[in-house]
Amino acid sequence: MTAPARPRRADAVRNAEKVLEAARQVFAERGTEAGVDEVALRAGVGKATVYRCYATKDELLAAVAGARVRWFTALVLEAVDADDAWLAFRHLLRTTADNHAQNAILTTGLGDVVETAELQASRAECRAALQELLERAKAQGRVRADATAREVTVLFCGVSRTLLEEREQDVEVWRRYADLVTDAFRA
Amino acid sequence: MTAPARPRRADAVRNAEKVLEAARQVFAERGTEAGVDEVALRAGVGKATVYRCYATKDELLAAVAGARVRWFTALVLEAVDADDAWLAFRHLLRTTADNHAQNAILTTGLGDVVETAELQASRAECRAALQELLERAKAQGRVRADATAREVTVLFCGVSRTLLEEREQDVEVWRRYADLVTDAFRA
Amino acid sequence: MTAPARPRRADAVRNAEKVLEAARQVFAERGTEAGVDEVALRAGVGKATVYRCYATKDELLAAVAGARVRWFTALVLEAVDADDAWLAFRHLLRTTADNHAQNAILTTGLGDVVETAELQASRAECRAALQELLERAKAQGRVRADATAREVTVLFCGVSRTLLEEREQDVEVWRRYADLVTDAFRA
Amino acid sequence: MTAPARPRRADAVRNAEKVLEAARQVFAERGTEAGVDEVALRAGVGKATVYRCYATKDELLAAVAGARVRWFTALVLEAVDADDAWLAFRHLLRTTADNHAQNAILTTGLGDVVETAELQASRAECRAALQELLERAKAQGRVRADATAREVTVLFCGVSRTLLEEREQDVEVWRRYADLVTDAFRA
DNA sequence: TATGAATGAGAATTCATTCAT
DNA sequence: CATGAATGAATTCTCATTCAT
Repeated sequence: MTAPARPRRADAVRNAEKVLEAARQVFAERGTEAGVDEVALRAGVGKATVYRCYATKDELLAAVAGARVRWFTALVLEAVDADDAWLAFRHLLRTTADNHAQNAILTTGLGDVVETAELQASRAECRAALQELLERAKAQGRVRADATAREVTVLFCGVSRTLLEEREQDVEVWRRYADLVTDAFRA
Repeated sequence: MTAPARPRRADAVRNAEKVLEAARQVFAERGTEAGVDEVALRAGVGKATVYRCYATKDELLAAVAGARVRWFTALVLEAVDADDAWLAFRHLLRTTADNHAQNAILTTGLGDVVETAELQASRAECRAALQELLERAKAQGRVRADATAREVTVLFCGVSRTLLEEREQDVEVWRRYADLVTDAFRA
Repeated sequence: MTAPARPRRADAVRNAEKVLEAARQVFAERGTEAGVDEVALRAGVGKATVYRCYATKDELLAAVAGARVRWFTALVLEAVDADDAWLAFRHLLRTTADNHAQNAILTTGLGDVVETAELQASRAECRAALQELLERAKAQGRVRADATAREVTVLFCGVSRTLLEEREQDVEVWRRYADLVTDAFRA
Repeated sequence: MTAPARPRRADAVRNAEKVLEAARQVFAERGTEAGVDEVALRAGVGKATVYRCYATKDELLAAVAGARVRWFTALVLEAVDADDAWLAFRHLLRTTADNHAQNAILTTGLGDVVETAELQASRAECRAALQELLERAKAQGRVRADATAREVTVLFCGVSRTLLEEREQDVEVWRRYADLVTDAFRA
C-alpha cells in the first residue's frame, strides 16, 4: 500500500515505445500526412492510447523527430572521438544516408513540426556536437573555415527530403549524395 | 489588331494569371496542403473560378511547378551562352536563390505533384539545358567530371525547401547556401 | 421602320426549339441530373441562351415533359378515332413503348418536375383524351369498367421508368411490357 | 450470455440501425438525391458516424435496398407455402403495397444504386422465390404461362415509384394498383 | 442579343480529437 | 487505464444561375 509500485507505468512506457516506433515507420513510409489511425493500427493499440501518450499529433511528430535527432547526435558524438575528423565526418553522412535510404525519416525534416522545447534542446545539442566535429576537422585543415553545423544540416536534410520524395531506394545513390554534401564543406 | 479573337478571353486570361500567381504565393507560404479556397481568396475570385482555369488542384499545382521550371530553364539557357561556364553556374544558383528567398516556390520541389506529361517535358528540357551548362564547365576544368544535372537539382531544391520551411528571409543566407551547393560540384 | 418585323423572333423560336430538342435528348440519355451545360453544348448555344428561353432548369424540364405529353396526346387522339378501341389502345401503348425504347423520356415521369400550370393543362388534356379512349373500349366490352386514364398512365410510366433505368434497349422487351400493361385493363 | 463479445458493439449496432432506418425514411421521402447530412440529422448522429457505418453513400443506399429486398423475399417465401398460390400472390402484392404506402422505399427501385455483390445475391434470391410462387400459380392454372418474376418486379416497382413520386398516401389507391398489377398476370 | 466567365451554395468524404463504456 | 465510436471542422469539387462584354 505504501507503494503500489505503479506496475502500470511499465505498461505505459511499453505502449509509448510501441507507439513511437509505429509512428516512425508510418510517417517514414507514408509521410507526415498519414493519419493517427494508421499509427494506432500499426502499434496495435487503440487510437485513444496514442493520445494518452502524446496529447497531439504534433506532439507525436515532435517525439519522432526528437528520437531521430538524438539517434543522429549519438552518431555525431562517436565521430567526434575519431582521430581523423574528416574521414569521420564523411563516414557520418554516409552512415546516415544508408539509414535514411531504408528507414527514411528526416532529422530536421518533418518540416513544420511544432517545435517542442524538448525538441529544440535536442536540436541544439545535436548542433553543438556537429559543430565540434567540424571544428576538429577544420583544425586538421580538411573542412572550410566558414562551415557551420547548421549548414551541414540544411544541405543534408534538404537532399534527404528530395530523395525521400522521389522514393529513391538505391543505397548507392544516397551515398553519392552524402559525398556531394561532404565535398561542399571541403577546405 | 492581328487577332482580337475573343474579347472575353482577355478577362479570362487575366484571371488565370491572377489565379496562378495567387497559387504560387499561397503554396509557397503555406505549402501544398493549403486549400483551394485560400488560393481563390488570395486571387480575389470565387472558388469555382479557380476550377474553371485548372480542373483540379493537382492541375493547379502542376501549373505552378511548370511555370517555375520554365522560369528556371530560361535562366539556365542564358547561363549556357556565357563565356565562363563556372561563373555562369555560380551566378545561376545565386540568382535563383535570390528569387527563392522572396518568391519562394520550388523548382523541382512541389514533391508529389502529379506529373503531367507537360510538366515532365518541361523538367526534361530544364535538365538538358543544365546538363549542357555543366558539360561546358567541365570542359573548362571547373566542374567535377561526374556531376549531373539531376544532382545539382536535388541539392539545390533540397536546400531551398529546407530554407523555405524555416522561413529564412535573409538573401545573404540564401546566397551562402547557393555557393555551398556550387562548391559541391567544384572540380 | 414601321415594323422591324422582329426578325429576331424567328431566331429566338429557332433557338428555343434547338434547346428543347437538345434537352429532350440529353435528359433522355443522361437522366434529369444532366447539367444545363450539357444541354447548351448539345444545342450548340451558350449556357445563357438556354436561360433566355427557359428561366430555370425546372422550367426546361417542364417544357420537355409538356412536349412529351402533347406528343402522346396526339397519339391518343388518333387512337380515339379508330373503330376497334381495344386494338387502338394496345397499339397506342406499343407504339409509345417503341418510341420510349429509343427516345427514352417519360410522359408523366420526369418525376419531381415542377408542375407548371401549362404542364398541368397538358396533362389534363392528355388524361381526358385517354379517358375517352378507355370509355370507348369499355363500351365495346373490352376494357374493365373501373379503369381510369390515370391508372394507365401510372402503370405505363412506372414500367417505362424502370426499363429506362435498366437501360433496356430491346424493343421486343418494351413491347412485351406494353402488352402486360394493356392486359391489366382487359375486361 | 452466449457471447457478450464486445460491450461497445451494442451502441454501435444501435447506431447502425438508427442510421439505416433514418436512411430508409429519408431516401423514401426525398429520393436518393437526399444528402448524407440529412440522414445523419434524422438519425440524430454526426455526419461522420454515418460514414463509420457505411463507408460510402452508395454503400448506404445498397444497404437500404438490400434490407428492403430481404424484407420482400421473406414475404414471398411465406406466400410460396400457401395452398392457393394465386390468392397468396395477390395478397403478397397487396401487403407490399400497404407497406409501401407508408414506409415507402422501393424494392428494386433505388435504381442506379451501385450493385453490391451482396445486393445482387439478395435480388437473385428474391427473384428465385418469386419465380417459384409464379410457377405454383401457373400449375394451378391461375397465372399466365409466360409470366416471369422480373416482369412482376418491373411492373410493381414501376407503379410504386410513380405513386411515391406523387406522394400518394391513400392505402386504398396503393391496393388498387397492386390488384391491377396482379391482374396483368392472370391466366 | 448571345456568350461564356464568374459565383456561391452545397455534396461527399476525411481526420484530428473527445468521450462513454 | 484502454478502447473504438462519435464528432465537427475542413477539403475537394459540382452546378444552377447571374453578369460583364
